Amino acid sequence: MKFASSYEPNQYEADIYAAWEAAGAFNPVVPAVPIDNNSDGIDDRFEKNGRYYSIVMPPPNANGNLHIGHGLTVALEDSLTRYHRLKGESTWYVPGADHAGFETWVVYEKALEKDGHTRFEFSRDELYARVWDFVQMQRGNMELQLRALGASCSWDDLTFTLDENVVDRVYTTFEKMWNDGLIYRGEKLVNFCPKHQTAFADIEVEHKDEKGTLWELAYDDIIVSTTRPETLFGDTAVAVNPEDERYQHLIGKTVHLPLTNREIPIIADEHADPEYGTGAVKITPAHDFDDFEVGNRHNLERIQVISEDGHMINVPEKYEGLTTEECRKQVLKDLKDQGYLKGEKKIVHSVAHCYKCGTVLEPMLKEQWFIDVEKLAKTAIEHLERDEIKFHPENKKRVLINYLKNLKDWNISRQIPWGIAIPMFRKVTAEATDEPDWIFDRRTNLTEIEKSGVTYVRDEDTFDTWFSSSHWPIVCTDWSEENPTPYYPLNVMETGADILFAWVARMIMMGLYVTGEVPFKEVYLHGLVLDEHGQKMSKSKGNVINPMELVAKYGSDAFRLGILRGRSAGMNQAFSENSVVSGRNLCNKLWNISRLIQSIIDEDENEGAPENALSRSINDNGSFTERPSPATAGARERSEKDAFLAPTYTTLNQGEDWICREINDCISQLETDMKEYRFAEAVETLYQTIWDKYADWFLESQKIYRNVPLLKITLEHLLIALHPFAPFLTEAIWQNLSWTDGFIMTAKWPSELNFDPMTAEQFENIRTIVSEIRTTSQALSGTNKSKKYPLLYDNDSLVEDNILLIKTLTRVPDINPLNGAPRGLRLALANHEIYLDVPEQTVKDYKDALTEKILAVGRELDALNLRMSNPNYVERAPEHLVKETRDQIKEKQALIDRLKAQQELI
RNA sequence: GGGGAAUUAGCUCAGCUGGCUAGAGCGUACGAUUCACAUUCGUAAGGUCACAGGUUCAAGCCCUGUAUUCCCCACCA
Repeated sequence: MKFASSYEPNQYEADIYAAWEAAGAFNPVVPAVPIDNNSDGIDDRFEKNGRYYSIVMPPPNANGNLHIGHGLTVALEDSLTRYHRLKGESTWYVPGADHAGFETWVVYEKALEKDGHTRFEFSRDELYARVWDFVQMQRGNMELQLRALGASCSWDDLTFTLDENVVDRVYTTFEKMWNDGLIYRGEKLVNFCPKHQTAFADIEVEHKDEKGTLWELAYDDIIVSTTRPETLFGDTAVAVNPEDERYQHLIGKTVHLPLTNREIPIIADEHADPEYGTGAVKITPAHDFDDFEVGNRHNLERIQVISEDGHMINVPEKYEGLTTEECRKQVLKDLKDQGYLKGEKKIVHSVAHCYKCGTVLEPMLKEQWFIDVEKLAKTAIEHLERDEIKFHPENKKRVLINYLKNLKDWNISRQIPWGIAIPMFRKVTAEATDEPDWIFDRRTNLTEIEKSGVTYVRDEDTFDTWFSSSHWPIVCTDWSEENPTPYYPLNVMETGADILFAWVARMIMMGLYVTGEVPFKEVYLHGLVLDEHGQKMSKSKGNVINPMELVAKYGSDAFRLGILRGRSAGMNQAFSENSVVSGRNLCNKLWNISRLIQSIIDEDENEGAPENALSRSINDNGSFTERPSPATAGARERSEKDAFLAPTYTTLNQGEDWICREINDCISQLETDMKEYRFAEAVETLYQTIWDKYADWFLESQKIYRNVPLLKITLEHLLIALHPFAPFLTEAIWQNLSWTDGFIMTAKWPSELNFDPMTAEQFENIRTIVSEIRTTSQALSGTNKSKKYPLLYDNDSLVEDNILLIKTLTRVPDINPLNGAPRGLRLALANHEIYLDVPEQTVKDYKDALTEKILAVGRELDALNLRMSNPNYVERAPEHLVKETRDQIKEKQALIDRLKAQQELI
């Protein structure tokens, strides 16, 4: 006996993972070969759908730790991967690691500061090299954690977002876009973090509502409203709404800009909202997004008055060099002293913050690289509307289309050294007037290049991380123009719903642009994992759950089962340790189920019985007698193609046929659930089949009837079916069982078990009988401390054949034929002549309960009769439903009759 | 302002194409039991499916409206 009395995951998980990895079990069976160009291609494509299954991991931060969201991601993706691998597909789960441009940079810069350095002491290339070393030193935790979670990914193919092939592909795309005129350099306002000294894409900005003040300033005859008085030095106009009666006469005039000696025009623009503040707004094109647009419409000058590090520039000497905050105070004081400040009121407005450090972002005028997204978005929308990608949840497709329709040009420049260098070089030889100002070149390892005698220097900026990650499905599958791989498009892209726009949208645009095909056939988006009260997890709230702690405490499988339960696509849902505990309990249950079966098999072998010995019955005294194979029981041969390792089985009693049926149903249910990405339901189904059916009924019955071959094959089926969700447990059991061979991980998905449906259905009768005996015994016992009563039966072969089983399951002290007149309490639910031999007084005490029961059934019967009395129902409802209702009426009526008979007996 | 979602047992959630006498886990109550498993077994209580209309033979599910909650996008001088 190799099985300990409880499952201890820590004893098995690491070894099992190492054994899988050493055996190369994670690698795709059929390597990605180029599609044969000589053939018409159609057959290859057709074939590929059946044989290849590819999925790529959203790359976790290379030098970070996994959080609960990663835990969910792995649970989902690995379950899919393992399921499809068991189904016999050539499955490729590609792991990844992200250089996490901004995140890592923030961490590194902090470390630099701690050592008393700043980024400005180093060149861009020096910084890049230093962060590279920093990352290499820190790297590895995340990969170990993925292993601990059981991710069956192909480690040989791990893709790091700064790998050479990634950079190559990114440059190729960039070059193509540059040549196609999709890339342009523009001076635009960008959200700029003065602390981190970098710009962000719109999508990275976090807007928060904050209390602020709306000041009213007198610009001569007109009073403007502003929340940022310090930017007045950059004002180049005052705008009023063209419809606004109050200001009609002022349009076209100029006003004096306080604290300066400048005059600025009053212009008419829709942007000014007559309802808001005074209806007149100062226009600062260099420091406000709306004003920038207004400035463009009216050809206004852009005066930059705030530097990138947040200090005042191009302002009167008095204010020069102040921080924006200091300047605001000073300006307000001066305005007040000089009588320009006419009022102030408190307001709430939303302010852009750096999502990393919380610093208020400064709109900053910068020259940046942009992608003209119009065509890309349009193409993506076309393919989406053609339903080339199936979304889970479905509604996200419309959300995505809506986003793409309103997408603005994409700023891809970042002023962070840690990233892929933008392969663009700026002309510095002034006299070379015919040459373009910017040229594309891949040699980003050089800071300066020369072409036809002209010198160019490399742009210092790096790519927005989403620009490179939008290539993820392409680079992970090694797709190329020359060798399109059958693993592209991916079968599914699984990721967080929160990065639908940032990532999924861009992968689709980029995939189509580069390959002409959508990058994946389906998208599964998971929601946020919330704490047990439905609150977002955050460090400040202290409610963060570390997945690795749960894995250490309860095992990887328990965590995976726990996090999948009660979770559906796209929803933010609560999670608590409880669900992991219940996962752990299932693991332990299955462990003990296997332990019991192994012990039966060990006994069987010790007795030297032939391997495919037929079942035996246990006698009252505990000894076994051989049961003859009843010809009428419809013995079923196990067909060749079903054969795993256990020999052919034969079903010999109701419970055995029944469990075959239940396992078949479970597995086909699983197949549907996996196809529809209903993970929680899949787990639920397995839970019920293993626990409520296999253990509670079938195994209990096998304590009497021992069918060794059937025990083997049914256990194999359940283990394989659970493997995608609980890989370690099922492998540990598989390795401990005496008759199994190889890895369960690479076993074959079970095919159908043969059984006799009629016999299987009879077992439902037995279950009903047993349940009613249990219920009634408990109800009768009441104050009587669960006293058990003997069971009597009259001329009933089902009961007679299963005396021992019923006795075991109900713990009634005795089951005997009823000799003579009926006595005791007749059990009515099951249509069998059975009685609990209860003293008369106890039966009388039960009478009220019985009356209640009759009334309840009567109400059900009334409802059914009402339905049938409606001619429209009989006419219009499907025939099988009407028939069903008729049958139910018959049944209920019979039940009432039986209950009444029971009552009369008392 | 635009878009999306949720509302079902004390809690967390299922309920798919309308057929429901609405389910599960956890929790609660009562009971059992010591060689597969106390990480166990049995039984039970617990619901006006947010509200109001409508469609239908039939509505938790479809339609209209209302309320509450959450998320995303845009705006907020």
